[in-house]
Amino acid sequence: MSKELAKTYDPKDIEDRLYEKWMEKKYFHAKVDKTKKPFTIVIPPPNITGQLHMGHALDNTMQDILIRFKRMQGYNALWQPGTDHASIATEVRIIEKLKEEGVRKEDLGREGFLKRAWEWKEEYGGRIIGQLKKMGSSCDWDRERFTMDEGCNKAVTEVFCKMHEKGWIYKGSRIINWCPVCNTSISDAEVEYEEQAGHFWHIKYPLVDENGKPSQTEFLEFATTRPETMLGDTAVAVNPKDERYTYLKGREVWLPIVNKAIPVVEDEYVDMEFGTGVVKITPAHDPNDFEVGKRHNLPEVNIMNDDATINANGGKYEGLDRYETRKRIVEELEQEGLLVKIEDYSHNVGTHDRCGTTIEPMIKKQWFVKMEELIKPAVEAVKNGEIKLIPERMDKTYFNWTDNIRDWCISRQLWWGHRIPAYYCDKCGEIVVAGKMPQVCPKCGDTHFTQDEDTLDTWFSSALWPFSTLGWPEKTEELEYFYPTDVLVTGYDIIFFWVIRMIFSGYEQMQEKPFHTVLFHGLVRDSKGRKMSKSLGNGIDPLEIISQYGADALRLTLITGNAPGNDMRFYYERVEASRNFANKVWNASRFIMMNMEQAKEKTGACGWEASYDKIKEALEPADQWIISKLNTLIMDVTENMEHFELGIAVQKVYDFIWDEFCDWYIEMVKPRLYSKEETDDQCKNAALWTLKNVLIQALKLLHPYMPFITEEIFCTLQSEEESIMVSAWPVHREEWEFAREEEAIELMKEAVRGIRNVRTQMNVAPSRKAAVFVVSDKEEVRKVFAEGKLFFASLAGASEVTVQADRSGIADDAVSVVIPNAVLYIPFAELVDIAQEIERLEKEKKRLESELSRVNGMLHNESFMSKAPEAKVAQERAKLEKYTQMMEQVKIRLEQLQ
RNA sequence: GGGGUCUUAGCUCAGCUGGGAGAGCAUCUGCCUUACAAGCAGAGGGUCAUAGGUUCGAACCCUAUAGGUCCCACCA
Repeated sequence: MSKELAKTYDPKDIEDRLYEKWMEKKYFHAKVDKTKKPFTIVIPPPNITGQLHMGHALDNTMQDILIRFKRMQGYNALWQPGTDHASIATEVRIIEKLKEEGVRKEDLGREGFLKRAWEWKEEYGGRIIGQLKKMGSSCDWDRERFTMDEGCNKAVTEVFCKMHEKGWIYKGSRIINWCPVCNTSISDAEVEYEEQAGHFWHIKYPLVDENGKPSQTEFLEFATTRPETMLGDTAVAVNPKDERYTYLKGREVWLPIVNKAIPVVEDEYVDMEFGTGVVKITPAHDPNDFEVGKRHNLPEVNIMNDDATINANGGKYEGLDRYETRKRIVEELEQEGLLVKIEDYSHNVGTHDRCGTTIEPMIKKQWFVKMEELIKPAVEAVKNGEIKLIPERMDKTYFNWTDNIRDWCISRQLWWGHRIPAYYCDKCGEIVVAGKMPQVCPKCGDTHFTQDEDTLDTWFSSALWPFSTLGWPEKTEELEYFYPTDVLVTGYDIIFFWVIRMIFSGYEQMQEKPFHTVLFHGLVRDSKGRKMSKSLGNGIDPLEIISQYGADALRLTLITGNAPGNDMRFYYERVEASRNFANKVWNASRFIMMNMEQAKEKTGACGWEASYDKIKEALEPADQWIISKLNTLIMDVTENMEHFELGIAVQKVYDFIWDEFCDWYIEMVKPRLYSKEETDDQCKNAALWTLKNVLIQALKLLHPYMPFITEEIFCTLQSEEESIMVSAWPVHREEWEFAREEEAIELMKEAVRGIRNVRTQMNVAPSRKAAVFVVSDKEEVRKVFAEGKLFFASLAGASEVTVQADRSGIADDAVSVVIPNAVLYIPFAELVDIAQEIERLEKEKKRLESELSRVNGMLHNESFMSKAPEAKVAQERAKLEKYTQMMEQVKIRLEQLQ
């Protein structure tokens, strides 16, 4: 061995060094190779404004595990990385920064602003990539993409033009969500409803009398949460079935302040049960009213400017802010005696998810994507299982959205993003949608055009990510080879924003799904279960955790103790536990290498470096036992991982390494390793062979989860190997199934546990060894103990182990432990408290009695016997035999003592 | 209003197709046993929210109830 492991495990010493090595060796790079099967994941592109947070850490750990697993399985594994321009988030941040310099974006102009934005991208876009590398992410960095790079731009333009031609992208005047602070429209998905304490203003409008004047006696009362919108009222509505208001048919009400008559309309939309059953209708500032307005051909009076101040339609309120207007209007109504009462009222207010501003519904001309047809294949794909969502329950969330889908507003009044490829003829206003500025207007022949000022929703480009990153719209070999990708890993919170849109885009543009599986994870919360957020200041920086405990520990923490799609809480204690496991693996490895070194020094040979065929004759039952256990583990873990049960898989590896391998197997072989007898060399070699090879296989199973520590140990253990990450994934081998040896060792473990238990109960100091007699009338059992005498003595703290067929020569007052088919006796020199001993045996008798009654109950139940599967019945029969036999022994022993 | 999800040991959570309740942390007892005190050995601790039902058999499937939580809708 050329190297050895550092005495103490310190992730800082190894992680950066190994990552550099992997980069240098180009292990992450996937080349098109038709002889190999591809396995592809596209990264959910982090925002260029972003800093790595726990959500990224979890998301990327899961992806890296899958990629590393598949790579080791021999797939051509591509993890396609990149970043997102995040139009609105980035633009907001840049504006903030400009503000500090006292500059407004308008001062810079579009070009100047974009220059700044690109500078920002250069400066911060790389930061998150560096942070992902700290996590150990094995992305193919040679293929890094950006949603606004040349290729993605091309893809966006292509899709826009194609869909426009198809009539699926259109420009229309609709009511949209307007953010007065960001000064842009936003999609429905970006609106976040927030419960706010507000008021319910009960107001009455006079009815219009026969003379066309406001009545002094007849009023119509209703309530509103937004009195200022009355400036844009163009009707009041009642339910046609509402008998209270049938007399209103054909009449008008007088709109105060504005002072004009508006009609009373009848519409099913009005809920008779709610309030007075009368609703004021403001088509230009409420989505429902907008619909009502359309049905009744009502005028749409827009009363607001883009910054949410009142415009000229608001008369004397022009120029005032919406909330100031609200206050004054209420005052004015009160003065006129039209305010009935004010109630406290808690209601949901739509806010912009980026800035928290209350959104204002407004009628604007915007670009939309028609969803009706587009969504169909996306619904079908999940319905028929072509795309699988994990966990399955996400299907319902998915369909909930697709069933109620509305057209997607894609234009944004922002500068940072893909500018809409629509051009307006300067002369006649004709719209031409094209890949580049048209030369001649098809309508009037003019040659001057102006491009649409708006940009596209940032998700428009992310929707194309699975194929735009592979070169689409060009027909690249990458696209042909890697598309469709395999798995998408993401949080359930962006299922509407992103997942669905990728799916319908894939079917529409590629006529093929973008991936076959979507693996969802939940949110990482703080230890109190709260969302980590900047405003709460409860965020935990993954990089800090990495520097304190190592990336491997962080990765393990994030992946365990949590079911797919569920949120998890983050505890330092859990990272500590993960780090402790890493330390355990480290030390066990050190132990093994140390013993290899010592054996080599002694004999000058490396007998354990033999092939399995050469060494297998020398293997002892303990060796076969651990090999057999490993063999099962390989099968289970592989299966779990194939089914995306990542947490369950690694838990099994953890238990195997710690409980089986370290706590039992290593302890079992210590006496062999420490033996001074020359003749034992072959036996020692068998132990070393097993230690080394089981460790290597276990490290491989662990590698996707803890890439750094496994690489460091793997390469130290066998310097001739280049890297664990390109080594072959372990496979289950039939010749490694040792059922009989497994059973034998399990019996001995039971014996050891029994003895340890008794010793503790009797307060026997660990340093005090005692003779142990194993009595069994079964030759097979005697053989097992005779062969394993050496390690059995060591584990059970025995000075000497005697195996015999009967209990002759054993003191009557020896302490006894009953195990299946054998009784263990420990004759201590001093007198044992017989009463206490009887009590212990009585307790054991009771336990066995209850076990027996349970088993007998089942076996005597006719329905069970006739309906339960045979294997289950056989299992219970075996138990019956075992417990009956043990019970006999306990009874005999009790008789002897009494 | 519609839907999801959760309720399992003191805490945080696992428990994959129904077949004898698990982990980590915490607690208690004993150990510096030459890989590891970031450790070893042992122990205590659970009517699996409640009430019904299906089943030979339910933490797991069904129904109802209570409480928590999230998403969607947005009744002015």
